[in-house]
Amino acid sequence: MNVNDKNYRAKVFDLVRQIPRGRVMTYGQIAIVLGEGYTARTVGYVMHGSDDGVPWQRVINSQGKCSTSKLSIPIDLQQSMLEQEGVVFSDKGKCDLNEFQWWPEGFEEDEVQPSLLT
DNA sequence: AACTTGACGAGGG
DNA sequence: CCCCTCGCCAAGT
Repeated sequence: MNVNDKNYRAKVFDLVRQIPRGRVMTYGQIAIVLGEGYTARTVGYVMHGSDDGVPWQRVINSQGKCSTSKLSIPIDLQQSMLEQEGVVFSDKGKCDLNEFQWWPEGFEEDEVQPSLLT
């Protein structure tokens, strides 16, 4: 699967655009929702190259933390953008996923196979 | 073809 | 909570 494929990337962006203000999704979660062919790593790779007006800041890792530290993006930018939308972070830079994680229609009740998170 | 590098994730210490 | 290991998969060298 080529992450540079237009359609492949578009599916990720379309989903990210649906995340409401003040809510977040994780890389692995997006991989689960999109299903076949998607993994947390590839989703992260796709996000790296995006900018088409997608709310990229609403995608964080499964620990509830931002993963921009080792990146060209100014440290803490992502977190401050989210805080501006109402997401609350602890002093350790972690947010409560139970409260802020968002699922698309119908997915929150579905059983998730942990093995699909890879 | 071999090896390294990630906007990752889960489990163990 | 921090740190490490391993599994993962595509890209870059």
